[in-house]
Amino acid sequence: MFSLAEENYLKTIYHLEQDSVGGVSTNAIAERMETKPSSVTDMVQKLAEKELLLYKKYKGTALTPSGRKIAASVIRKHRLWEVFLVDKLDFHWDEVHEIAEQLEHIHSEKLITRLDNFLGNPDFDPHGDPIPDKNGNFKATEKKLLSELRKKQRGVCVGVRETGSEFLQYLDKRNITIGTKILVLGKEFFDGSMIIQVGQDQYFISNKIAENLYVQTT
Amino acid sequence: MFSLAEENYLKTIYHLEQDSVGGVSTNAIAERMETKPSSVTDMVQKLAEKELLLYKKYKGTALTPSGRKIAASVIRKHRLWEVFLVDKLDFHWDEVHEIAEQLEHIHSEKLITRLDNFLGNPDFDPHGDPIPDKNGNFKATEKKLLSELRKKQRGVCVGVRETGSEFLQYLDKRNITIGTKILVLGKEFFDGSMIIQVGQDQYFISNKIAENLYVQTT
DNA sequence: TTCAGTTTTTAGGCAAGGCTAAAAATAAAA
DNA sequence: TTTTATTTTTAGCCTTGCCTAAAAACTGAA
Repeated sequence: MFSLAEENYLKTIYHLEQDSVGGVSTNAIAERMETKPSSVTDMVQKLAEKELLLYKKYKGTALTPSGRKIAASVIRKHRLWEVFLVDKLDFHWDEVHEIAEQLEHIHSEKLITRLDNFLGNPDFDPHGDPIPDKNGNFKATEKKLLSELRKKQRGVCVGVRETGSEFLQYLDKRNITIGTKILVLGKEFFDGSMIIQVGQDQYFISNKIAENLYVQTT
Repeated sequence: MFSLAEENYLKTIYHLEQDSVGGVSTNAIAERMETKPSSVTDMVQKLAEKELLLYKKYKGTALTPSGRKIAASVIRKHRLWEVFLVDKLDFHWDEVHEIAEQLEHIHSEKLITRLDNFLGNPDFDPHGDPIPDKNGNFKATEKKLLSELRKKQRGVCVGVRETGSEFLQYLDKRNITIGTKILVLGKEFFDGSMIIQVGQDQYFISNKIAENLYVQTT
């Protein structure tokens, strides 16, 4: 059984590995976890002892298969609980993160199996992120950033990269949510900003927005 | 916000106050929490500093109103989650305690309010224990121990005092659960053992069993 | 290749929450 | 009322997970 702190480190390192190639730096972990690099070094050394990650002084770390498995199980729990909060308790998708941060550390295999069934074995959480299965495997999906689309291309919103509530509320105001169809009416090459059509409405969006919205093209 | 350890102490002291009159002794807390008396003294002094309980050296402790309120809110969460596990996830009443021990420490007012509504604002948990409201008030109920009944008296099972899984499984084997009607066919004065009728079946039960089952007489 | 800047690690400390061993207070028995 | 047994507290130590300050290692520009 692993402590709350250990689980959080593994989860964070997992996410950082996704975001970029190569090992994960001490500073990157510290920044993401809002802690100090020296604390990270401490913990990373302990986790390396337990063979949950590989660590070479000054060279960063990478999860081992067993470390990755634990990280995936924490992420699985986090996302299943988010589905529960939104689907069953009618929470809004911008309010669930902090609560799921707590719920993800509840230890009970059976609980999660039953929760998964109760929710209808969902494949994605309310932000469109994939929910790994018991073994930590993610269903492969082909999604791209809205910013990658060209003029006149269409896409369906399948997820968000940024999950802060300001961003989610920005999307809400424009009626953009998972499943929303988006048509690129125009794109400015200089700054990457776009004009998009959502339902009957047209919006101007900056490149920063377009870079945080995942779409699937058909 | 209070730590997991603090919440557990307050909860335990609350329960011990119910079980007997007068202050709660250091040893009693230690035994219930499976910790050492010296650790209890430490924590009790800290909680007294925070005015969550009254403490006089060598004289035991008693919760203050604010300590009692926190304890009740932890108990409320514990019992609501137990209802969730049994009603929604089909857990058996003897499996839910350990999981609820973890879930009771999730901090979110809104979560509990919504969970309560989702469950239909239950008044009792799966073991028949009353669920306090937001303000920590319990609905008054009149229940007595089965052992207090005399020959030929009838009662409806409304709760259990002991919630260990051996005991609950003992009851299951005899089809006794919350709501079951019980008739006392005979009672031995020497040892308090009884013969009871449950549906079409008759059982011999020892005083120890009768002292752990709450019934309501009509 | 050298040196300045950055990143990372080490060393030493702190708070929480637990423990053991020993001392002090209380309660019970003679 | 002593003496003995029990309960409770104190003192000192340990682990976890964090911190600051200082040292060490890396990196890139001159």
